[in-house]
Amino acid sequence: MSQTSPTPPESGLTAPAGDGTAGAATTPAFSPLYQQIKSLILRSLQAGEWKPGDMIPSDLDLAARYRVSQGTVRKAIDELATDNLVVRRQGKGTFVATHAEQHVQYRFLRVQPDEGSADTQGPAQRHIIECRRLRAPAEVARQLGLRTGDAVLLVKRVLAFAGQPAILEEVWLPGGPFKGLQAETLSQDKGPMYALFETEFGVRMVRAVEKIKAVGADAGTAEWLRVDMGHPLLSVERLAYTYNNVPMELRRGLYRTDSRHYFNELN
Amino acid sequence: MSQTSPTPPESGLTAPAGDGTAGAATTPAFSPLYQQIKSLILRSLQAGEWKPGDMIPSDLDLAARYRVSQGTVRKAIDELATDNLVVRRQGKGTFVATHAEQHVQYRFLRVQPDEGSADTQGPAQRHIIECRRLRAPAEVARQLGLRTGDAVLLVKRVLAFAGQPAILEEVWLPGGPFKGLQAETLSQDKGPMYALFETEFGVRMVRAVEKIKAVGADAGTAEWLRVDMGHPLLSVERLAYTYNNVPMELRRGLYRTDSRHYFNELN
DNA sequence: CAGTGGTCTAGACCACACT
DNA sequence: GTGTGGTCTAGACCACTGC
Repeated sequence: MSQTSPTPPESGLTAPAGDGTAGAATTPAFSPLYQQIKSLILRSLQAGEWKPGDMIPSDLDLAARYRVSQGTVRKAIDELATDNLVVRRQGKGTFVATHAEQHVQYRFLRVQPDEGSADTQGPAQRHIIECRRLRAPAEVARQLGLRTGDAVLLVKRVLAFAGQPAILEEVWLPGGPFKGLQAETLSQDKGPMYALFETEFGVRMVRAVEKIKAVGADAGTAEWLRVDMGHPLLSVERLAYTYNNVPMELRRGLYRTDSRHYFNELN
Repeated sequence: MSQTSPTPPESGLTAPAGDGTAGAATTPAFSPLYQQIKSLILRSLQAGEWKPGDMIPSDLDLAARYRVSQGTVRKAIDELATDNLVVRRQGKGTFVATHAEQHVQYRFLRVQPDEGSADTQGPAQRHIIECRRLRAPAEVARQLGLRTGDAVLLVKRVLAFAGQPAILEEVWLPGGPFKGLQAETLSQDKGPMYALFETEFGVRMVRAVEKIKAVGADAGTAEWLRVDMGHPLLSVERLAYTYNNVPMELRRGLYRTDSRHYFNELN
């Protein structure tokens, strides 16, 4: 044990328990060292010190920076990895997660073709219906943590699989972080919306919560999705969060599930 | 390093890499030691050496039993814990997870009352419609890994919240493991079905996969759920697995979502 | 008090990727 | 070869639980 100094290292770490030195007095709000390290790394992530796709310093570098052992930063990074905030690649390094990667694209779109269905579920075709700037209705404001009347963007679009319209979506975004978002940008872009959000606005979606209901199609919806009025549709309301549990997007989708389904894993 | 013998310990562990001894030759199908330990513990779990609710041996005991260091069994148990197969309780021990615990009851029922709804979502009232023994239809057999015509049990029931019928469910179970299941047992029982499965049949559900669609109520369903025909309902098809990814239950539910929703977290 | 899980360290070696 | 993540050990001490 080389660390015999009772003073904690830089960065305002509170004296941890069981650090191998003579035990400091019990801290009132005790938090393990690796949690504190995790918070520090998280802060750097939020601050943009390392951007999506970037490699973050190696375990040993971070251990040196925070004056802890490699094992401790490993445990911190392990948690960040299971939270999908960071991806480890053996032999290469640890990288800030991004929605632009091939194998995690559409991580939040839990729709699959039914077995036996003809659909091969290629990438969705996207058609922007409109993209407007307006004042937030009360309910939208509440969920996004804004005040009623604050500027928001509303994007309406249709997603189609194999030429058949499948999803009608309304996307609500806070006006501040997404200033300058245009229908053209959205139309020209290929790839997931969340990847665009990262590259163009520096907003990374980290987590989302969905509420799902069954509803009947109203007249407008029926037309866009080419079904009869009253046709049963899945209503999927998603609230997506960036770092630090800040809500950044409210999305309301209506899904045709005639030859597709929403899938979910329970653990 | 006390372990200087190049032969692996008992239990048929393959020589691991990086165990502190002089490196053995690279194993073709390399698997970390802690994974092997995890498998061994899993095997004991399946074999019923420790039953749901039981305490398993302490970290140190297991370390001694498998002749590895405490850190290695910890890593194994950590994974079992995140898989919800085992629960750690500081100061007490590590216990085999069970559906009978208060705070994890209805772990697989992802239904919540809407905000602003009057429902306080007390425990569901359950009404068994029927419980029959019959031969498995092709599709059911396929999903349960049986042969068409094998004996299966079919349970139909209605769940109600606050007196209002909410869910109409068909539960298909393989006849073998659930031999002797009776409508009376189900009716008399209070608490989750999955808890009953553990205590009465030694079958612990570990994981499930759901496919969700929106459908219109047919005549029979409409009556049970007290809605009009064609009323939009959530169709939730769940395949639940025991240890070792063995499918053990197929469940088809129709959910009213007028004042409730299915919720989901995306990570 | 003893026993259990939880944290931390220091150091070793392995597997992988790049150059 | 060098650097990175991944595995493993041995030993220490802390925090919690229950006798």
